[in-house]
Amino acid sequence: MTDYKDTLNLPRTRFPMRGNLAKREPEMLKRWEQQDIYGQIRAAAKGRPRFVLHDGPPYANGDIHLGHALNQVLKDIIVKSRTLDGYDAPYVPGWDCHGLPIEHQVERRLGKQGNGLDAREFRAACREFAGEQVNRQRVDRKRLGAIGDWDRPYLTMDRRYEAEQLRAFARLLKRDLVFRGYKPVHWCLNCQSALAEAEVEYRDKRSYAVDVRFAVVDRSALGKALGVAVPDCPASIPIWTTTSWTLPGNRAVALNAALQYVLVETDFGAGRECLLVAEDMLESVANRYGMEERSVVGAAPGAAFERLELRHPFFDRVVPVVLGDHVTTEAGTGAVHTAPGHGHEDFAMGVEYDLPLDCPVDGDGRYLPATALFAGQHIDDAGRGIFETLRERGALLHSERVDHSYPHCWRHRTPVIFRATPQWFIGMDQGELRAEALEQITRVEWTPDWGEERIRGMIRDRPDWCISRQRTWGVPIPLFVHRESGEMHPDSAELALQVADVVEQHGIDAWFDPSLGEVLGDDAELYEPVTDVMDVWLDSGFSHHVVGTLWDEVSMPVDLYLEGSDQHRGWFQSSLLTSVGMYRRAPYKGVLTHGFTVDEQGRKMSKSLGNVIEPKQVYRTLGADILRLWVAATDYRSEMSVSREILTRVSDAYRRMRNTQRFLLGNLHGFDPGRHQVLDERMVALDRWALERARELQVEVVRAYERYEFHHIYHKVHNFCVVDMGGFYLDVLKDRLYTTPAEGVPRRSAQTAMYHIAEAMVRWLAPILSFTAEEIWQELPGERGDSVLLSTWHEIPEPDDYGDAAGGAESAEVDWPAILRVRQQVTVRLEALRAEGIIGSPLDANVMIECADSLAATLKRLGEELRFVFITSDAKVRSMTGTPPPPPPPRSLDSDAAAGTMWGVGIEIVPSPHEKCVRCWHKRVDVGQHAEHPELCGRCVSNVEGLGETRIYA
RNA sequence: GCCCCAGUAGCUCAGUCGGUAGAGCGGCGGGUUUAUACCCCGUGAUGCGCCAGAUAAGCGGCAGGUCGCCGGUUCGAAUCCGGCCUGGGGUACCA
Repeated sequence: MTDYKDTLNLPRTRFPMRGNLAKREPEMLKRWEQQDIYGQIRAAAKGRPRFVLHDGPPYANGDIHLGHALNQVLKDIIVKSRTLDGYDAPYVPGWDCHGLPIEHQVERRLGKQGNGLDAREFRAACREFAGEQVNRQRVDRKRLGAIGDWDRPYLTMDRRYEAEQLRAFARLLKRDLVFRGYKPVHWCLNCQSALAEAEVEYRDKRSYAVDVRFAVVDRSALGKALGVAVPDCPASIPIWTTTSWTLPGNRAVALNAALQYVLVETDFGAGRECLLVAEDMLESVANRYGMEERSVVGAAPGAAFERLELRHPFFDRVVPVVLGDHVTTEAGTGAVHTAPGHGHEDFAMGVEYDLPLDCPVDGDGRYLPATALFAGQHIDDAGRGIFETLRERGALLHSERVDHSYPHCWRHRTPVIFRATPQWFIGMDQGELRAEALEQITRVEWTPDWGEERIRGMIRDRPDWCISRQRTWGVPIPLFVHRESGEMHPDSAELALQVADVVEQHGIDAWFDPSLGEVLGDDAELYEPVTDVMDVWLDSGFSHHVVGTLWDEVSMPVDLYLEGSDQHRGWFQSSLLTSVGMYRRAPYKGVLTHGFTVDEQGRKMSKSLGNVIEPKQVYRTLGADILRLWVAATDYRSEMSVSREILTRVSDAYRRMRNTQRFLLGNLHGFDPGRHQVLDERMVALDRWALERARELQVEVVRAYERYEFHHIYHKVHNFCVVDMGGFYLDVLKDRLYTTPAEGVPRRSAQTAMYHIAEAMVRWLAPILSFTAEEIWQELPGERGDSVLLSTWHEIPEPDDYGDAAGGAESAEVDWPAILRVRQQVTVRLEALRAEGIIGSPLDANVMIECADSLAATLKRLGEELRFVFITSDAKVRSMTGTPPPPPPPRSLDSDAAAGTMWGVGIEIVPSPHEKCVRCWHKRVDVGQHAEHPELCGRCVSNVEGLGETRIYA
């Protein structure tokens, strides 16, 4: 018996089955670095249309977490797919480097400034710390496989960045968008600084709510407003507040002009008295105070009480009744304690009624020395004292604990206070900034589309932007104010430009250098520099300008911003406002957002739940490509689930794609696309079909990349690998690849198709499975560049029409879908026989198909080659014109198998009576007819020592 | 509190105009082997009961009829409308 194994063309490849990504990926990174992949791509893409995705800078503190990784991978997929799409798509990564969290880290290391550390040294330490963080994060971001200009990122602490930021700020000054205001802002006692809206988060807090009497000064005035006589007893308006510490700042009581108020006479333990409350609140107020009996004396709308005089509960102060729409009947009494220094609405009331703007609390949270009764006390401790004082003065109606949502510092997680202090603002309305921003929003493409509504609402309703911070580590606000009046210098914009030049040369420390006064010239005596620094949202908010100005390859406005959906209030907004302020247009043409990562049950990741997955943990075990594939597989528009099971499923899919490519590579062994391609009329029909399928899929893949629908790509490509390739095409191809002559047309035709499929697929995968695609790229035959990323989508050729060999043009079209349907039925029937032990492998079987003329014609067209499609030893077709469909096969009455039989198609399968060819395993009548090869079938004889068989269809 | 998003099989996702609920993966059972990480077949969305010491599997049967839940519109709803639940996010003038 001869061993014919050597005469077969079995697959051969160096491309391993296992990815071993944790080990191989770092090697690939090194390779990319050595070949300067990013520089090469830029050179290759030069002159193409540009597509700029502008990086939102992560904050340079701490290691990246899964959310960062997800964001990075999405950006990278987009940059790479646009590159393959024929764009010049640069990517300049950035980092946000100033700000409080870094100051805290430095304080933890070195202690607060003042303790032997001056501001200049402190800033130097912050700079060093941020630099370390950038380096750490850079390693992790690169490890994910993201390509970009990692050696030349933008850092908001770079001198040139800081200088350009100051120039950008000068443009806002020129438009008069910046002003100094004295108004309440969120103030964090731990930060010792004002906070922006975006630095505040709402959390539950337990407070003591008190109801307080504000005595009416003049009963007759009250009676007049009501149009009735007021009984001869004390009258007051009760208010309800959860922040009793703001009572020292009280300057008014607000009613709603349109609400109906009633004066009730009652006695619940403090003697007979009259209380004025909103009619709608009377019931709940009565319950709260324990009023058992009451009588309504009179009623009038809130408007009637405007400017009615009330006595402050513990200060010798008369405060007016004011009217405001913010007063509702959701809680309280319908009368609102108003302290203009401690709230937005209160401040607005103060402006309208010209109330004194008191803020008796300092930056530490202590009452100022001039505050009667409470001077020097901390607001957290004063609650008791205020409570006692109210009780002593008979002003306390009720007190209770309440749990309510309250603003907290998002860094410290501690409650913030509202505190009026002099701050710098970007005005939303004085320069039409709000209106222009709202208009620009409509010109941007928001994905998902609800993003537009979200940001519109936020811009519409937001207060002026408080941009000053009383901190050390940040870009100075480059303003000089008059030493006496506090007014800005009239040439502020021009001066800021000069400051920018100085900072560019000497760094931001120059701002605090006494020599800075030189830029003022003769005014140096009259003006002094502001010591506040800018809100860091302004740093990153200006990045569109800075990066657009300093990087040649980035043009403004950019095509896309891509961040988590929380950035509608953060970076999307700060960028929009600065850009509209400077250029009167949005900085981006499109904004794409993604959701947050959650666990399999949809719960957010938290240490206490133990469901946190770290990017490091994934790429050090499974590999970055698995993480990338997870990103691609998941619909990122809503929350994205990760868990070990999900990653396991993703790994399975990875293996499938990898091994499909491996099979292609293994069978392309010995194939030189420059010499061996068969794309003329000799190309086998099945191979034409495969190319056609790949072409169709490529259209879908490219379109999905365009629309950022990566999860569709994952599913479609995976399905292609499983169903079209593994489940059909490649399975059928094995016989032809392995048994026909290596150099013959049948095998070369298959290799041609496989070659183009591999070329196309490696590019489909490249934006997602970047490491693996590069590995495949190196194994593909033919001339090629250093990297798959230097190419564009593969053009899948259309072969020439069939020649006469196929029997003329009428046979050009093969109805593959119909054949596949029949094939499906054949496999079901084969399985049934196998279950009965009649056959083992499909190659033990001969198939006879009986069906109507048209289908029979389709099948008969394949002639002898039909058996290869079924992978059986023989397949014949009989047409049954005019005869009814045969009854279900008598054998195997298993209902499923019977039901699985196509209507009108009879399938008869019998075991082949012939000998098995030891080489191709088909059982054929001609086995043993050749003296020299007694164990082979006829076509194997011809394949081994003749010219080889001919294949036209399969 | 208000607003937005999501909820379809164990997992990831499709589901067009309102017309019989799908794919791939995974699991389980079986087969095959010239890709043993390949391929082929079967098995899937509610509840209950029988067999059994019990669990799983299996077997046979009953009632059913499915898209987070409830209701509505409709001849007909995963799809349209209303309400609710769960999760995620946003937002706030919560005094």
